Amino acid sequence: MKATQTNPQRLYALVALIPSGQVATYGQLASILGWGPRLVGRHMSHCPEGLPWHRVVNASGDCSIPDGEGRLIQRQRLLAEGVPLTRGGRVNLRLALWSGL
DNA sequence: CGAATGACAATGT
DNA sequence: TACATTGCCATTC
Repeated sequence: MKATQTNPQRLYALVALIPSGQVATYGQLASILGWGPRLVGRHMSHCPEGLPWHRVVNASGDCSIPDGEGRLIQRQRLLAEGVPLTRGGRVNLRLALWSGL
């Protein structure tokens, strides 16, 4: 049964491959999976635990997650991994964007 | 089945 | 840089 191609498992595996100190954008992951950018965000909003979701940011290099604890956690974790953040908690995609490899 | 929604992106102003 | 508009695909009402 083919059900749907929106196999979140593939997205989760990809996110788990993001090396420490680097980040990926939703569009980047979406492009690799061939999905619409909204699909990535949809699955990421319900991602399982143990997944480095904090390494995933939007094309602006900002955290797309809603205001709250997660927002602070993401910023703290990225800094702890050596990801350069600019003022406002924005990520320097120029220096930390995952090449995907 | 149609309209609305969502952790987005690209483009124009 | 910030805001507005349009396109994207699946889920929900």
